[in-house]
Amino acid sequence: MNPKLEDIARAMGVSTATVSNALSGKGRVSEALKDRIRQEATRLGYVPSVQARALRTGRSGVIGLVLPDIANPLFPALAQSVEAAAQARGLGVLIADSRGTREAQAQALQRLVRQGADGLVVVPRRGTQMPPLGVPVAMIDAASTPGNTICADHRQGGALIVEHLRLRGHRKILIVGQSSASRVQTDRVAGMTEALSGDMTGRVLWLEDAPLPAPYDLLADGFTALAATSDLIALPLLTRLQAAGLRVPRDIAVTGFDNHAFSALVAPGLTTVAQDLPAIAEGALESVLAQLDAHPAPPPRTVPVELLVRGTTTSTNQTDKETCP
Amino acid sequence: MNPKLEDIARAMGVSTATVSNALSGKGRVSEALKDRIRQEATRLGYVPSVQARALRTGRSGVIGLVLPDIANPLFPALAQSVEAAAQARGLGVLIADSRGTREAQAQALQRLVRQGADGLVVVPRRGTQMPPLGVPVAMIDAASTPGNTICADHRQGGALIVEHLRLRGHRKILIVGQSSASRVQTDRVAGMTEALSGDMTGRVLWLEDAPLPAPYDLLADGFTALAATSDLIALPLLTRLQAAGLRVPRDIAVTGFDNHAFSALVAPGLTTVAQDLPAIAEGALESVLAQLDAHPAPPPRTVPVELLVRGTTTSTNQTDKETCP
DNA sequence: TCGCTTCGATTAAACGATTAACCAACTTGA
DNA sequence: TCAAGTTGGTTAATCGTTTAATCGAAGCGA
Repeated sequence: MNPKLEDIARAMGVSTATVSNALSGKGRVSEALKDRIRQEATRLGYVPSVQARALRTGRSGVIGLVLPDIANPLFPALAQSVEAAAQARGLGVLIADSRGTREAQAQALQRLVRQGADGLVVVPRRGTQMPPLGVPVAMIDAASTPGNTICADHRQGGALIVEHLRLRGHRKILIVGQSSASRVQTDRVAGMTEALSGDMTGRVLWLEDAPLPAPYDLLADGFTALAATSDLIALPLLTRLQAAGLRVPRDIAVTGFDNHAFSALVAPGLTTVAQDLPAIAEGALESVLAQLDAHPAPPPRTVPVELLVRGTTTSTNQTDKETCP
Repeated sequence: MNPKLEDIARAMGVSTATVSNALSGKGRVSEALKDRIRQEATRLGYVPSVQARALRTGRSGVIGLVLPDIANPLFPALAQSVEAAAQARGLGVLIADSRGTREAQAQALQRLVRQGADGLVVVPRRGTQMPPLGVPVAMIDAASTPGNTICADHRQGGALIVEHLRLRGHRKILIVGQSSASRVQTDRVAGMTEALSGDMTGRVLWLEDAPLPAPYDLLADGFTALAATSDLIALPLLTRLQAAGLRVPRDIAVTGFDNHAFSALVAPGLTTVAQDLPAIAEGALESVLAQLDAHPAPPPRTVPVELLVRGTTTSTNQTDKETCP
C-alpha cells in the first residue's frame, strides 16, 4: 500500500539501512546522498509506519491523557491544550475517562499503557494513590497534592479575587465551595482567607455540607459578595440571584474560578481567574518527555494565574442602561 | 520486561505459534493444552504487545476522533460517549482538534491515520469535503449533510420544542440561531417552523446577521418565547433577560438545545432537547467497524431526541403559583 | 494393509523499521 | 611505506506477534 523503506532503497540502489539513516540523520551518509534520498522519499510520499517503529524502538509517539470526567466543563479546555502541545511535538493523544470510581481510574491508566502510551498525563481523582505503571507520569492537580507535577497557582488566584473585591469596597464575603475534600478548592479558599485584610470578614460555605442561604438572607447578613471556587458554582449562583430578583453586581457581586467558556458570555460577564492552561499542558508534557529520556523528573511547578475582571464585580454602563431603560 | 509469547512457550515446552493459537482460539489446539496455556499466561501476567500485533495484522485497535473544537461545550459529552463505546470494545481513542481552518481539519485527519488509527469518527466542520483517507470514516453532523453517517433527529427536536411551547400557550416565538451556514442549526430551525400551527407565528433571527433586540423590545413586539438552536445561545440569553429585570418564564420563556451540563444547574433550569449521545456514538463506531470488516457502510441513521422540560418554560416556584393559581 | 482424512502441533516467513557490527576504500601522519 | 583513523556505506539481527504451510501420528473405511 504505502511505500516503505525498501521501496525507496530499491529505487535508489542503496540499502534500507542507508535510507533509514538518511531520513533520521543518524548514521553516516554523505550529504549528497542524504538529499537525494529525502527527495525520493517525499516524491514517493513515504510515511514511516508507526507500528513498525514502535515495535523496534519501544516508542509509540502517543501519550495518554486521563481525565476524571470528560463531560465536566472544566476539563475540555485542558484537553485541548494538551492536544495542542502534543501535536506540536508530533505526538498523539490517547484519551481516557476515569468516570466513576478510583478503580475505574486505575483501569484506565492500565488500559492506556497497554494500548502503547509512552507516558501519561493525569488529572487525578481525589485521594489517588498512583500505582507503578512502568511509564512516566505527570499529574496535574494542586500544589498541596503529594506527587503533583504542575498546576496553576490556586492560592494566588484566591488572593487576587479577594484583593479585587477589597478594592471594589467589599468587606464581608461569602466564600462558596463544593467540597472540602478537593485540594484544588481548599487551596483556592486558603488563598482567599489569607488575603483577607484586617477589616474584612469571610465565611466559608461548602455546598456538600449545607445549601446556599436564600438570596435575601445573604443581604440581610451583610454579605456584599459571593466568591465561588469555580465557575461551575458561580454561574448557577448568578442565575439564582437574578431569578430571585437581585441585581448583580449592584446588590451583590459574584466571582468564579477557571474562566469557563460561558463566563464571558453570560450577562453580566463573570469575573473569574484564568489558569494558563497552555503553560500547564506544556509543563506536564515536558515532564513526561524528560522522564522518557531517563532524566529525573523535574521539580513540581506552579504556574501564575490571571484575574479577569468582568461585569459581576463592576457595574458597566451597558448593564445599567439595560436595567434602567 | 513484560512476558512475551516466547516466555510462555518455553515454560510450557511448546511453540509460540501454539501459544498464540491457544490464546486467540484460532488455530487447532487441544482443549486441554489450551486451558493450561491460558492459565500459564494469566499466571505470568501476559499482555500482548499491541505494537507487534499492529505491525503484523495492520490493526492498531485505536480509532481517531476529530472534533471541531474540543473546548466548545457541545463536544465533550460526545467525546465521552465515543470513548465509552470504544472502551467497551477494547478500543482506544486518539483525539484531535480541528480548531481553525478546514485545512487544519484535513491535517488532523491525516495525522490520525499516520498515527495508526484504524478508522475515524468525525464531527466535520461546515462544508467539509472528505478526502480519501484509506480508512473507514463515520461522520456525525446533520441528516441533511451529504455523506452523513449518523446524527440526532434535529428536526424532530425543533418540532418537540414548538409543540411544547404551543401547549404552554405561546403563539409568537422568536427563533434564535447563530449561523444559517450550520446544517445542524438549519435543521433545527426547519423542524421548528414546520411545527408551527396555523395560529402561531415564528420569526427567525440569525445572530451572525443581526444582534438580539433589547429585551423590552421583544415584549413590545409580542414575543412570549425565545427558542434558541443551542444551549450555548440560550444560556447567555437567559442571563441577559434576567439582567434586564425580566422574569423567566413569567415574562418570557426560553428554550435551548443539547442539554448542556449547565442547563440543569442554572435557575430556572433550561428547557432543552437532549440527544441520545451514547446511541450516536455507538452507531458511529459500528459503522466504522462494519466497514473495517469489509462490509458496506450501513445506511445513514437518525436517532430520536428527547424533550427535557425545565423551569424556563414552566413556572414551578411558589411565587408563580401565587400569581397564577 | 493401503490410502485418505483429521487432529495437534511445529516451522518459518512475514509485518517495517532501527541499529550494532562490520567492511572496503581513502586519508593522514610519522 | 605502513599503521591508524575516517568516511560512506552494507549486512544482518531484532522488536513480538500472526498465520500459511508443513508434518507426524492417529483414526478409519475398504
